Amino acid sequence: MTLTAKGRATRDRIVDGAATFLRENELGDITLDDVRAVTNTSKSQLFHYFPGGKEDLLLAVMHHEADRVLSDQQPYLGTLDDWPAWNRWRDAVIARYRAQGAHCPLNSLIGQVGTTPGADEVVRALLSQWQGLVATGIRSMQDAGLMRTDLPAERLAGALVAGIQGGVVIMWSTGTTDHLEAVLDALFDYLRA
Amino acid sequence: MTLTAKGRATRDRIVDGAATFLRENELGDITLDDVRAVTNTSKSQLFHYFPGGKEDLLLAVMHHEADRVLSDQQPYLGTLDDWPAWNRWRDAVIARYRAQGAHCPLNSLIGQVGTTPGADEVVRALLSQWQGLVATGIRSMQDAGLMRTDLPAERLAGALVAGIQGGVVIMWSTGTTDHLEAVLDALFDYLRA
DNA sequence: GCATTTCTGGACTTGTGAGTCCAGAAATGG
DNA sequence: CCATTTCTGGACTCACAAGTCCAGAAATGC
Repeated sequence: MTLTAKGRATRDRIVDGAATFLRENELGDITLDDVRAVTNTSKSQLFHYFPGGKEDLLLAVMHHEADRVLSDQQPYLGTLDDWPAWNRWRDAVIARYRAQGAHCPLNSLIGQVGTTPGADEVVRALLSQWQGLVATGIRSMQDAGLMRTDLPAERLAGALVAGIQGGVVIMWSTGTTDHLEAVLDALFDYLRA
Repeated sequence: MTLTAKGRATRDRIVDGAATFLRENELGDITLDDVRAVTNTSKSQLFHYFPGGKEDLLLAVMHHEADRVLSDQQPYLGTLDDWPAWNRWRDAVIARYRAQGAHCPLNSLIGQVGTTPGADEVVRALLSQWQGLVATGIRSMQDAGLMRTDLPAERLAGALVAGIQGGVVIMWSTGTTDHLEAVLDALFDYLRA
C-alpha cells in the first residue's frame, strides 16, 4: 500500500487520535466509532488504512505508545553514567507515571489486542530494549567503579525493569507512586552497596 | 436475598466454573453464554444470583481469585520467621506463577470490570493484605536479628510486593520467570545485607 | 398438605459495534 | 489533460451478547 502525503497525514491522525483518546479516557475500551468521532474520519478510511480492522489499528497504536514509554525517559535513560544521572532518571520515571495517573494506555491495549500474536511481541520488544538501555548504564557505572561489580548487569537491569513495572501496575489501583518509589529506592541502594 | 442450600450450591458452581474457565482460556474475555455452557445453567439463573448482571458476577469471581492468590502462598507466607522459610516462600511464589503460565485471571477480570468501583477495591485490599503479611515477616526477622533493621518493614514489604507484581506482569509477555527471579533475588540479597 | 418462596429453562428483545460496499471526489503521473 | 490510482462519505448488513420475561418445577415452612 503506497501512501500519498495526504494519506500518510490521515493515517497518522487516526493513530494519534486513538492514542490520545485512550490516554484521556479511563474507560478501558475503545470502539471504531470513538476513533471515527475523534479523528473526523469515516469507516471506510479506517479500513482503508488498516485493512485488518480494529486489531490492525490498535496494534499500530500499541507501537506508537510503546515508543512513547522509552522516549519519555530520554535523555536520562541514554546517559546513565554517574549517580546524579541515575537519580534524574529515577525522578523522571516517577514524574512520568505520576502525570499519567492511574491509567495506562498500553495496558488497555493489551487487554484488547490480547491474543493477537503481534501484541505481546510489541511488549516484549519494548521490555528488552528498555532492559538493554538500563544494562548499558549499569555496565558503564561498573566500569567507572561506581557500582558493585559482583553481579551481572543484564540481570540487575531485569530486576529494575520488573520493579518499575510492578510499581506502575500497583499504581493503577492505589493511585500513588509509593510502591514504585519504594522498589526503586531499594534497588538503587542495593546497586550502590 | 436468602439462599437455600441448593441455591448456594448453584451460586458457587457458577463462580467456580467462571473462574476455572478464565484460568484455562488464554482468551481474555468471557461471555455469559460461556458461563452458562460451562456451569450448566440458564440465563435466568445467572441473573437470579447476580442481579447486577455480568459485572456483578465477575466481581464475585474477582473476590474468589483474589483469595486464591494469598491462599496459594500459604502456609509459607504466614510463617516468614527464618531464612529457610523465606526461601520456601520464594520458591512457592515462583512455582505458582510458573504453573499458572502466561495468563492471569485477575488481569483479565480487571480488564473487564475496569471502571467498576468495586474492582480496584478488591485489588487494593489484596495488595494491602499481602504487603501486611510480608511486613509482619520482615519485622519478626528484624526482631530476631536476622534482617537489617535500618529500614522500615512496611516500605520494604511494599518494594517486595511491587517486585513480584512486576515480575509476574513481565511473565505475561515473555513466558519466563526470569525477571521475577531476578527481582526477588536482588531484594532478598538487599534484605540480607 | 397447602401456601409461599425460591429456583430453573429457554425463548425473546434490544442495542451495539465490526466489517462491507459502492459511488464519487481528489490527487498523481505521463 | 486524461487515465489511473488513491482517498473519502456514509448507508447498510450481520452477528453476537446482555438483559428481560414468564411459566412451571422444586423446595420450604407452618
